[in-house]
Amino acid sequence: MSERKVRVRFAPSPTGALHIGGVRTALYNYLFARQHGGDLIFRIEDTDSNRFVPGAEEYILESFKWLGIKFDEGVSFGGNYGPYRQSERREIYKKYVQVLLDNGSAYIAFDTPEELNAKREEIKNFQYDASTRMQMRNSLTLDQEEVKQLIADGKQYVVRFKIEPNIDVHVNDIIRGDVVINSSILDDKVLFKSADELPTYHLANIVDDHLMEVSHVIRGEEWLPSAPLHVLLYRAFGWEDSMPRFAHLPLLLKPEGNGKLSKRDGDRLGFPVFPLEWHDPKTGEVSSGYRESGYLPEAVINFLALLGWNPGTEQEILSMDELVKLFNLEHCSKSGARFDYEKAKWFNHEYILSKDNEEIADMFMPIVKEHGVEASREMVVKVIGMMKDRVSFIKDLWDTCKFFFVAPTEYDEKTRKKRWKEDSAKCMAELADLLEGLEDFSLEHQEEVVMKWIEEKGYGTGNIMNAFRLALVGEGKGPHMFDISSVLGKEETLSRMRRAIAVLK
RNA sequence: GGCCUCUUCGUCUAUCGGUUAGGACGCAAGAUUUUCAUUCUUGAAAGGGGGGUUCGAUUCCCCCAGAGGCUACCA
Repeated sequence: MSERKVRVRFAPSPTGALHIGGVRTALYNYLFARQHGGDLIFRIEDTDSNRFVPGAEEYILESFKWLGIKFDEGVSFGGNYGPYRQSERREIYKKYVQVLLDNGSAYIAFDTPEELNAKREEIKNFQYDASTRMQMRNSLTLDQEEVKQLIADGKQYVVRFKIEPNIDVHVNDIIRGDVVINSSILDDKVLFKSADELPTYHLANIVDDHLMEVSHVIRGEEWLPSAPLHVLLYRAFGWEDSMPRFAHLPLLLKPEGNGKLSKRDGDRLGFPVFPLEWHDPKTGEVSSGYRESGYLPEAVINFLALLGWNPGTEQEILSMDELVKLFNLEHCSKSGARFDYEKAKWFNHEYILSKDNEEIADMFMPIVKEHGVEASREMVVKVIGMMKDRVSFIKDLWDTCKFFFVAPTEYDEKTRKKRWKEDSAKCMAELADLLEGLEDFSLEHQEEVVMKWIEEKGYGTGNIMNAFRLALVGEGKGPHMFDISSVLGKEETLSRMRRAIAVLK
C-alpha cells in the first residue's frame, strides 16, 4: 500500500504485570518491524492516573529483555518522537483537543458522574450520543457565556467527541478485511478530562500514533469495536490519508471453560500467565512467571508465536530469526486460541534438548548448590548429557538426577521386592570385589570386565543390573548402569554397594 | 439487551471448489532396551446445524446455533 517506513508500537498501560497475551502482541509487532526493517516503539499509556501501579513499567521492560524482544525507541530507549510516556505529553494533547473543539468535532460537557448515572438508571440503554446530547449539560446546550463562566469557576468538565449519526464507518483490517460499523451505535466518547488534564486512551492513542508516524497498528481483538471511533478521529483531525493500517489479533482463551485467559487461570490451573514472577505491590499477591517456572525464553517465544499464527509449513520449532523471516499478518488466524499448557511444556523440552550441555549446566549448577551439593562442573555436564532428554524443565533435573549427587538412604520397596533376589547380596558382594580390583574405571572397561564376568558365572544380565541399579540409585530408574557407576567413580560406587548389601541383605 | 468478530480431530493448526481432510501436542498400542525415561512404528480422533450457488463444497452466499469481544471521565 503505502511506501512509508514501517513503524509499529507496543503501548501497554502500567497497571500491573504484563499479560502473556500482551507479550504475544508485542512479539508480533517485533517480528513485523524486524522483517520490514522498521522500528518498534515502546510507549507507556498511563493516562489513567488512578490505575498506575509502581514497578509495572520496569517489570514490562525486564520481561522483554528476558524474552529477547528489542525496541528501537520509546521509554528508556530514546528516540526523536518523545516523550514516550503519555503522562508527559499533556501539552500536546491539550493542543489537539483544542483543534477538535475549534473545528466543531468535539464539545465540552459538564455532566457529573452522578448525573450520568442517574440518566443511565432513568433511561435503559442510555447512550451519550446525537440522540441525547441536546438534553445534557454541555457547550452545545448551554450558551457560550455560561460555558466560559463554568470553566472560570473551576467546574470540572470533559471534552466529548461529537459523532455524526448514521455514517457507515469502514475499517480495513489486514486480518479481518472490511469491517463496517454504523456511527449511530457509537457514543460521544470522552476524549479529555479536566480533572487530571489528561486525555483518555482514544485521543492519546490517535494523536501519538499520528505524531510518531506509526504505520501499522497491531493489537488485540478487544480493540476492534473501537476501531471505527479511531477512524473517525483520524478523519476529524484530517489525518485519514496517513492513518495507520489496522490488524486485530485473535485473543488468547482459557485452557478450559469460557472467556479469555486471565491471571486467575494461571493460579487455578497451575501455570504462569506472566513472563516474570510478579509481586503485586497493592495486594502483596505473588503470581508465578515463566522465567521462574523454568521456561527458556526461546520456548516461550516459539510457543506464543504459533498461538494464532503459522508459517504455512509443518515446521514448528522456529527460532526468533526464522520467525522474523517467516512471519506475516496474512497467516494470522481469526479465531481465538485456547492456551495449551501441555504444548508449552513440549516446546520447552525441545529447547532443552537443543541446547548444549554446557549451557544447561550454567542454569543447573546453582540448583545443585541450593541442595547443598558440591559437584564438579565436569560431572554436572556429564549428567546433563545423559539426563536432559528426560525433563521438560531445568528445575526438574534435580529430581531426576539427584541420585548422581546424593547416595540413596532408602530403597524403593516395590523395586526391592521385584529386583532384589535371594542371591543378590552375594552377587553384589562379588561384583563389588570385582570392581574394586579395576585400575581403569572407565565406562568401557567396566562394561567389558563385568559383562564377561556375568557370562562366565551365568548370572544373567538383567538380574545383576537390576540389583546393581537398586544399590546405586535406590530405585528402578536411570540411564545405563555403567554410565552411572563411571560418573560416580569407584569409591562412591563401592560405598553405595556395600551399604546396599548391608541394608538389603 | 445492542453491536462487532469468529466456528476443521480434546487442543494449536494446514487446506485458498475436486485431497484417503495433512501436521503437531496430548492419548492408546506395539517395538527396542539391564530398569525408568528417551527413541521409533502404528492407531483412535475433526469440517456446529439447516438452506442455497455449483458437475462438485470444509472451502462461496444466507439463516440459525454456539463461542469470543466491546458496550466507563479503563486501557
